[in-house]
Amino acid sequence: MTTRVRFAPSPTGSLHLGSARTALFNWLFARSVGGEFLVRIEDTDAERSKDELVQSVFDTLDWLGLDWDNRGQEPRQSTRADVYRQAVESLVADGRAYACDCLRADVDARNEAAGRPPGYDGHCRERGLEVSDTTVVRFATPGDGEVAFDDVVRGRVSFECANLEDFVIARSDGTVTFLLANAMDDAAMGITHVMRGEDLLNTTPKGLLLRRALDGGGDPIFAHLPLIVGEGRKKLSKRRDDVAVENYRNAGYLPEAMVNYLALLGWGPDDGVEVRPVEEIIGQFSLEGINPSPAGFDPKKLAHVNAEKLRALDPKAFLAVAEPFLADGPWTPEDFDRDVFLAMAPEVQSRVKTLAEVPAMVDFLFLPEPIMDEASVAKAITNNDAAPALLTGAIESFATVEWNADSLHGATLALGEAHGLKLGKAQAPIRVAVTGRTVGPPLFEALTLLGRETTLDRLRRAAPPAG
RNA sequence: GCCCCCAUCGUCCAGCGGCCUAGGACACCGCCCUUUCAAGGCGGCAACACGGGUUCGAAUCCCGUUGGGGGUGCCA
Repeated sequence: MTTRVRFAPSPTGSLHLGSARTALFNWLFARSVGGEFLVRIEDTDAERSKDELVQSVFDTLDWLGLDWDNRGQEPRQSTRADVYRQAVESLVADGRAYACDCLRADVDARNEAAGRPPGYDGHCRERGLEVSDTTVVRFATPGDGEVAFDDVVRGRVSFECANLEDFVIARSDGTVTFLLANAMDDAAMGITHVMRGEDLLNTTPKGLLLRRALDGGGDPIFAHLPLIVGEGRKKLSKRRDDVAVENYRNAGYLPEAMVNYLALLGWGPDDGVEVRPVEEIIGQFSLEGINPSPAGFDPKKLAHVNAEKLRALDPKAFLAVAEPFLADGPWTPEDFDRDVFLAMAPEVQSRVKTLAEVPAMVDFLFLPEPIMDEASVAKAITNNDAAPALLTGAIESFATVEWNADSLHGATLALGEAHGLKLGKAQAPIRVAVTGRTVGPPLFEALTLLGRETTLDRLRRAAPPAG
């Protein structure tokens, strides 16, 4: 039997970190054992499901590079209403499910009056109501015994049936709930391993009961992944945390960095090498290696992984991934010079953690005039007594020096010595005059690319008026 | 409340009875390198929640306590 796993998102929002991690682990597992990775759309909740979000989820999976084996034929639960309805009918006919017209408030009131804990009380179980548009259908759970399963991540997990309430499988509008559709489809698709978030652990016994009642074949193997938690060790939430994967894409994170970092949440390679190509991660991945405890999302480490991936790119590849961000640069598009950027690329790569930081690192190369940072100007020029002499000295020296990094380096060094300053101090006003900031890529290399005329021009503009 | 899960540095991961004086990574702090800033190199800080067992031996196994989290919808 071929190993077959699935990622089953509900299109109620753009793909978020937790779902992406679930998709990734399913994908890693499938690829590591030569199995199939399928996608299924769980849109049984018509109220909240949005069609365009299906596409957005696909786009994000594509961006992450998680290719699925049923592309273009992803089952949608909204198209299988008839199949589900038949199942519900047969369950009712067999006496394993029944109609219920209780209102939430009534159930609560009864429980309170009887001093019972919350949860459905089985009130309609023996009433023999007809299923109609004013009733839901509930599954009649066994009164005793237990439902247990072996979870690859957690070991044996068991639930007492007595604690399982008669849960809703069909709504009053006739549509079915996740529990039923999910159990039926996993069986129908021949899913061998169900990997999902731990937040679904409690629904597993219900799904299992349903599967068994509908004769859905044997139980699949379960693996409940640890939750990804944010600030305060709570499950990642839209309110508190930045959870949309596309936000990270827009912020300049590489898909391979996201994949690599996410793989490290709840799992780690045996050899301890954390940042590595995804092919190697596939080679190392194993279900048994998954850690059961919740994993905290650490934006700093993600940034570090991203920085490492960025640095590993060759200049051309770096230009390619930076292109969308460069398009938003403050310069006129025609003034952008690919060759200049390529020459500067390695220096930029070791200085940024995200692609969003790239434009500000190179803008002075493509702008007619640098954007002068106030604080930088104040520190290195206005409030620097040595600045006037250094700038005028540089104008003089740079006018005739041979135009390459080594010579510029030497000229600036000599200029500094003449004023009793080390190179670090000597280059500061020059850097600000030319680039607009006190920090940036190596100065002399940048000057080489900028050219003598532009450099002198900027120095003159920053230097005090002659005389 | 009830049900379920979890428990090693601040965080992630390693450890699956002796190799642990508990290892690696991120973050943080020093030092070195250095044209700024990075990158890089070197070093430092820092954890087995607690209490009982089991065992010659426990971070590793069992029980309990405590703590944390998840679920408890006509959401998934």
